[in-house]
Amino acid sequence: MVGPGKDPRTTISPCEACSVRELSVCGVLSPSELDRLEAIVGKNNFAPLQMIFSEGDAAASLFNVTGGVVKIYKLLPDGRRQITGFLFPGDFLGLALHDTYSYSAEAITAVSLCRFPRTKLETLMGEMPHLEKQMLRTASNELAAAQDQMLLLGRKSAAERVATFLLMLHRRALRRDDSHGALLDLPISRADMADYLGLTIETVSRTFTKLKNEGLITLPGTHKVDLADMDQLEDLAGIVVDEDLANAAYL
Amino acid sequence: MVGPGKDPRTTISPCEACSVRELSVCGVLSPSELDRLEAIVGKNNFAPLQMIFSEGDAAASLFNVTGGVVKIYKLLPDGRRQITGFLFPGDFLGLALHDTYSYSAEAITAVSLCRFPRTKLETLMGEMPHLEKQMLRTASNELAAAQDQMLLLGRKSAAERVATFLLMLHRRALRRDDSHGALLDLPISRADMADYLGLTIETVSRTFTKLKNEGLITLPGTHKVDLADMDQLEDLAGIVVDEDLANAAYL
DNA sequence: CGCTTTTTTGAGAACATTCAAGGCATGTGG
DNA sequence: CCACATGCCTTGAATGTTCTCAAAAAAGCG
Repeated sequence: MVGPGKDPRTTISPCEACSVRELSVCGVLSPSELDRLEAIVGKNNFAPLQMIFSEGDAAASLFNVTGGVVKIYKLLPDGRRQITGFLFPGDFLGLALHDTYSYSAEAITAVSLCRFPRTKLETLMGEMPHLEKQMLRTASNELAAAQDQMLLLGRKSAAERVATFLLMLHRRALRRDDSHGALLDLPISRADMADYLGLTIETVSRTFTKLKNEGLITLPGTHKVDLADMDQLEDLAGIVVDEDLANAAYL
Repeated sequence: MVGPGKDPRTTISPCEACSVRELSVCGVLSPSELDRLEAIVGKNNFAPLQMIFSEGDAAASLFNVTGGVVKIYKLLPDGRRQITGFLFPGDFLGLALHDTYSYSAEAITAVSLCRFPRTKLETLMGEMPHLEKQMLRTASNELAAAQDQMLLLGRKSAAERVATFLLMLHRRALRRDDSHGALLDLPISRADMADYLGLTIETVSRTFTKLKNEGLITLPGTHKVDLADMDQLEDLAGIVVDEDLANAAYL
């Protein structure tokens, strides 16, 4: 937003102007704390298909996604792949902090990240209780999401998996305020959906067709879905829409 | 270990004498910190099949398992069940702290737990950086384990799932020093294994028979397994036994 | 010991996969 | 601007792994 020729140094720091701050770990910090975090942060950009890090790499950095979509995944020795998560703007990347990353991260779209050197971030966490508490909260949320995904992978049918997935994407788009009613952007290939849902490309494709034929969704384009019958999708997904819990869960 | 008639009050606190302390979050605390933790802890016992808490209950407490085996699971509306973890002595229970539990916990064997009221524990975490850091580390480990389980549920065959499961149990028995070479206790029913591995009881049973016939295991009893061919089991499980990583991972 | 529960085994069915081909976009070069 | 190549998605047919239904065997328990 800063025009050419304008002095980028203002009293508003980049972090204070960050559009995803309220969604991320940074959201709980005071202005002075934010300054200290900003002092150790670096910006990185990645092109589609570019690796951000690989399983086994020394875990030197943690990241905050500020733009684009990232996938994280694990591989079996013979190449079978399980995507364990998609990360959108505001999501934290690299939480499972051992000395090496236990999974790989790759850019799906053009991606921009805030990069935090791990040692420096750990020092800051020791000094800023807010930050550490927020990291624990984030880890806790991810754990709950991981358990939901285990339920999906272990016990749901193909149609139930796809319905669950679409509703999750929709909920996250709403949270980012990146939503056009029930019309959903799918910046994810059929192959990546398959590897996330524990299915094959063909089964994912057939399931989309099936849901379309049954009137639960329409497909305005390969990467666009309209959630035409939200109630039936929720029934299919096995989501318990407890009035009160609906707003709180995972938001 | 305290004989009958002996005065149980000594200078050694119960926590200091706790056999699982080194395995659990308590292990990192100083004696004075341990005293403060002990001040808020209550002991609870549960019989087999007894519920510890249910999905949706107000999350009033967190727990440390000091004895026995606990299962945690999620249900679909029609009753399908996915067990997301088994907890052994030293394991922490209740980490995903929202206002309500996002899963149910049930005793498999007779279970003893240390119970921490959530509000009091959160106060203590604020005052004891060691404790909070350890909680984050624990959450981080659980997240890594959850991702491994997603890989299992999404991409592994029945035989690969069972092999992975047996090796995980073995590794955890070793860690608790509760191991007799390659002979493994299975305090878990076929039904619970099935619900953990995303299979049916029948498939689990057939897979045990198959692994036995192929010489990878022997079955001295229904709830005892001898891991006869560890190398082949590891190959089957798709576990990368990097010399250096082998000892560090998840321990 | 006789009962119940759990585990094993069998046969057939189902859902998802594999293998294969065709369609439909997108992009490049003629 | 069109022809063509490329990659992704869809659809079809056959196969296979796991599931379902059913019953027998084994184990646990009073």
